Amino acid sequence: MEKQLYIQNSLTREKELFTPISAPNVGMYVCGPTVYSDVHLGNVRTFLSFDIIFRYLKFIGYKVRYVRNITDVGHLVGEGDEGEDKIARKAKLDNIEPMEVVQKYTNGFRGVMRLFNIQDPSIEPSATGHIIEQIEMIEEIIKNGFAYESNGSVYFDVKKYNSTHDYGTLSGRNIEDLISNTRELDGQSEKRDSLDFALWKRADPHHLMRWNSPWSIGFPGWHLECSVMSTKYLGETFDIHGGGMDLKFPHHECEIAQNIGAGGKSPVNYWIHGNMLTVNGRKMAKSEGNGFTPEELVTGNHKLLEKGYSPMTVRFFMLQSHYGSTLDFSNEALQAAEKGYKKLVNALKTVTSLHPSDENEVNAEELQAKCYAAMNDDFNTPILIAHLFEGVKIINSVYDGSAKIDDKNLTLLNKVMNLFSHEVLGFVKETSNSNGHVIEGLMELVIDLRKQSREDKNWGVSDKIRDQLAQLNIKINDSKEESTWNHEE
RNA sequence: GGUCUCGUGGCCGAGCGGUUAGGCAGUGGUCUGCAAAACCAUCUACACCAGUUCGAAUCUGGUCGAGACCUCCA
Repeated sequence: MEKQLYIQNSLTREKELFTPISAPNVGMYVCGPTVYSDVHLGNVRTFLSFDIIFRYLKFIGYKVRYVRNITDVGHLVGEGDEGEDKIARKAKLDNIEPMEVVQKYTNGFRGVMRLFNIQDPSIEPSATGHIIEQIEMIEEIIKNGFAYESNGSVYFDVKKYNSTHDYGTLSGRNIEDLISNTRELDGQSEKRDSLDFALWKRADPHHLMRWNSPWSIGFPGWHLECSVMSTKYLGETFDIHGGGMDLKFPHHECEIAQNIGAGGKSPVNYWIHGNMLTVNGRKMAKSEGNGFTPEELVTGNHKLLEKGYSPMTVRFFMLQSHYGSTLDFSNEALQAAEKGYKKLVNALKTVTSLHPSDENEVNAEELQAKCYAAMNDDFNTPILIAHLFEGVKIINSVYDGSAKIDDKNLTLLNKVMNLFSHEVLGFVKETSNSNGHVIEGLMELVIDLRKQSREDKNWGVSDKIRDQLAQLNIKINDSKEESTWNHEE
């Protein structure tokens, strides 16, 4: 039952039963960042979506090889194939080596991934590390007649390809529409047709990133690296390819064409596209000036932010929507997520202190089944979270005595809540540092003293303790029998 | 202009033919020395107009509105 996983496949536009090529192995490729600037929250959402997919596939027993590339060359700024390389441009601007740019923002990217508890992929290859393989693939494509050389550059011949294959199936375009919608070439272009895209670009002598090739000293086109690296590490046909919605066309479309042009095989069985994070209904993007970095988010130091939010609050916020839908950012929504997440975390703590009784009114098995069902339905995290809140309600009801649970159900409830919260949704467990024991002891003492003063009806003292602790973000929860505390970040 | 997606209650956001989504906020209770938390109950919905159906937020057509892609973007 756990493995009846359905995935919304962008290629067929249908929800399909997931059947890997060679179970229990699964190959998954996700387009990673171009490391020329800081990632913003919109980027984080995409990688978080695939983090969930990666985690859940493993959770239900698959052995996943997850490849996520680092683009460190070939991604051009601005107009089509005529722009400047993003990395090289940044290097010139900052007057440093291109590889310093790459290193800096790769480090930054990994730091952000860690901050949000997004797991590392199995392989994180970079484009510059695969120049030879890229040249080899270009040679294959030329040999098959789908690419041509022009003035030291090599272009993919889209029209030629389309005469024997369909170009545009993934993004639902047909080539006639594309032709009628593109601008005329200015006559200076090396390309035969405006739809053609670069596989190799000849570099000017002043260009900072250059490699030898049979055609010229130059650099590879952006789309090529993904075709090459996915093939190298996952094979000519593999299970899942993911990326942001905005990469569907032209990037993913070109990938498919390149793979088929080189090896003759359609590369991917399941295409998965994550949707955009929006701000006031508009896509978060650097050009809109509405993107903020994770650092700004945590500190709240941005004009769109009323306050700072913890990474796990943001994670919770994002997972409350489905990866395939746009998600609109707002302070109100973040604050709601903050409270909701806190409620979940508290319940996860409470469940460990519950006492079973002989009677039982809880069906933990059913809850478990519902959690699996939610995730099996195209990784529906908002539904999963809704079910976890059913669990929260149960936990709190048992805690305050209005429901009863037996040992068997309590054990399972605890397990389900923890596994789905931490392993599937990836919420970080509260870590106790080395002073944990000391703090536990101290708090026990403080709470005991407060209890004394309350019994003596010495409200001044008990309230003072509570208020002062509150200033340290330590919150006291009084219930009938006992008082508990927790430290909020 | 072309292709596509979406319009759900105060906010975010699931559902996609018949059942309470869920979280946050609001209201009324219970508990409490007070507060918070928690529990119980409860109020706000499916852009608009037609059609299909015993029955539509969910299907079809139209209207209006928003967005994405078509150029780099997660």
